[in-house]
Amino acid sequence: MRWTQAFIPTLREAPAEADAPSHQLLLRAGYIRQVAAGLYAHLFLARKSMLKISQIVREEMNRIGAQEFQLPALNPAELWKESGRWDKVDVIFKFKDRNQHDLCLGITHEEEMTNIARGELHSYKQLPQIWYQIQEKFRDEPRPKSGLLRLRQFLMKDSYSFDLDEAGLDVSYQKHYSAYSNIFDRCKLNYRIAEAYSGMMGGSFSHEFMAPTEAGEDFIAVCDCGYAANLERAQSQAPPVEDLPEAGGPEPFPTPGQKTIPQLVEFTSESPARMIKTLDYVMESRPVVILLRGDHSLSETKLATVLGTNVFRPATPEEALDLHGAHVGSLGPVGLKGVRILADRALEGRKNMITGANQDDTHLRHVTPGRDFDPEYHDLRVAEAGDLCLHCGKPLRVIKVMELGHIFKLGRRYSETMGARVLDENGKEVTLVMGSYGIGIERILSAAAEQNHDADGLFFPRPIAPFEAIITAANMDDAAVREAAERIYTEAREKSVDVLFDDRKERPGVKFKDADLIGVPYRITVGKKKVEQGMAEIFRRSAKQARDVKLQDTVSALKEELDA
RNA sequence: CGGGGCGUAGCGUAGCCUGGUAGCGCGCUUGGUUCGGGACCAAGAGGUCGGAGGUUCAAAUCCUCUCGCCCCGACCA
Repeated sequence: MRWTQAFIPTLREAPAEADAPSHQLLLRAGYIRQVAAGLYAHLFLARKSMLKISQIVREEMNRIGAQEFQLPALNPAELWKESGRWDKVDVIFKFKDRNQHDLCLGITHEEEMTNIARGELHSYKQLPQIWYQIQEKFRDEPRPKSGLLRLRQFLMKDSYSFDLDEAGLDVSYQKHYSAYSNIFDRCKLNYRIAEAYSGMMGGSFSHEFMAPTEAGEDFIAVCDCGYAANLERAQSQAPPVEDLPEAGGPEPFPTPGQKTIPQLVEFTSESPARMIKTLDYVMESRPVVILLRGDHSLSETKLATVLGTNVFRPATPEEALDLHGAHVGSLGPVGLKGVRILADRALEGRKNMITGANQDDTHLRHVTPGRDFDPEYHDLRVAEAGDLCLHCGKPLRVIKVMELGHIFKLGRRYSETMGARVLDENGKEVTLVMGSYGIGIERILSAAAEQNHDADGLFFPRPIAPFEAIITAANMDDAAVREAAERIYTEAREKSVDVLFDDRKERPGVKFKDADLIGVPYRITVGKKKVEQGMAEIFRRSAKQARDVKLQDTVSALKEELDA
């Protein structure tokens, strides 16, 4: 492709609405233009990259025996009502057709795929099946952001596995695990595989493929030993705290106006780790009291797992007053009767702590869990950097990440409600065991941009870059330069190098700046002086290293470097 | 949905407080000179100042409503 015939609208300055580096650079490099919040036009370069990424995904999916489908993105409401998601999921775009029938745009395709499975799969002999598609998904996100990071319309590879039993699901899951690893490896991304929140699915679990980047929206806890988990479910041990010796029973002391842990820390000159934080929640109109160490915070995800439901809410100040006989700020567990008390494990075995006295402007000291109140202990807190890894004991780090993919053991969630069953070898009807697996294609592009840029622009890795190389003719008015560049261009195309030829009559500076910007990994520079010596230059964008090669060897040298 | 910010030419912005009908840089067009890191000279084109209503002799500027975009939070199958 010649630049003079391509549409690559580069910008010197980033539009003001862009904040994240990937967003700014994809706009500046002429990849994308915004249509509305969370909606982007993919121009030539973006489309070219996206197709390369999709092809990698396709190849790796095919390699595990997955079969590519293409279902409609426009779905009738019936199946969604059947699965219960029509009313439960709030990001679905819903509307009516001319006959007043409810329709929606697919957020994923569990329902549609399960529907095909229940209609067409009848025998264990047909299993296992893995079906996938690479398709636009639509979600009415409350807050789209950061360019291609969180979109309302995006391209997703979604796949679904159907197995006879859990052992079969394990195999399908493992296949996806390795396919996903291959995909992100081939895209040359820096990523971590993290254990993720499994929801209320009992024994099922999931893994997220996470790219460390500042633009990310999630956090994972990682350990040198290889452990990695989403922060909302990461398990860890708090570093031990030295307790004061036990000193009699709970003893009230006045704390006028001291309502928060920081205030109490200031007031008592004691460490927050010596305090017990009391949070009231309400589940099915019954109170639940949550206890945490003063410097810890509650993971509602973990609480949901313990409670077995995600239908709960923080208590109102009035409800807390009712239960404790004191206002928020002086709440504590001592003396509470007939209420479920859940304590985080970091409180187990602690003694001589400080907590609210259930009397306004008063706290208790010398409080010992287990002696002065008797809670259930569970893992309830959000892990923190510096916590100790449960596997190796080393301190955990917390890093910011972008979610690229998620593999999930669904179990019988959809097959049960929608009645997807086959006969096993004994002629007995069994419900299919499913998995579902997703990859955000735009997110691969934006993660790659986040991970491969500098002040001058993008340098995508070869497999996903829109072009493998750009030929920069320093001066198109110089006949020798022009002819040498043309020859290299012709030869590169003959040798199947995906190359962009910057044949514009621009000054060299402009062309170098653009070449640096647009994310092409190699630049072949053809300039007057070098051409006179029979030489050209191969410039590796990521390292900004150049080397001279003989004109006639340029393309073969480039190919060698590309294949290396 | 709550909080904050911003809408002026393709991009970046000044002007708004203190009303007098729009300016700068880049980009774009034409001509010339230049040609290895975003050139220079000259001449041009391009704006319903997001939209509607109001106040006023007069509104980019003041008031009301509205639409859109961004950021933080809530939410996130």
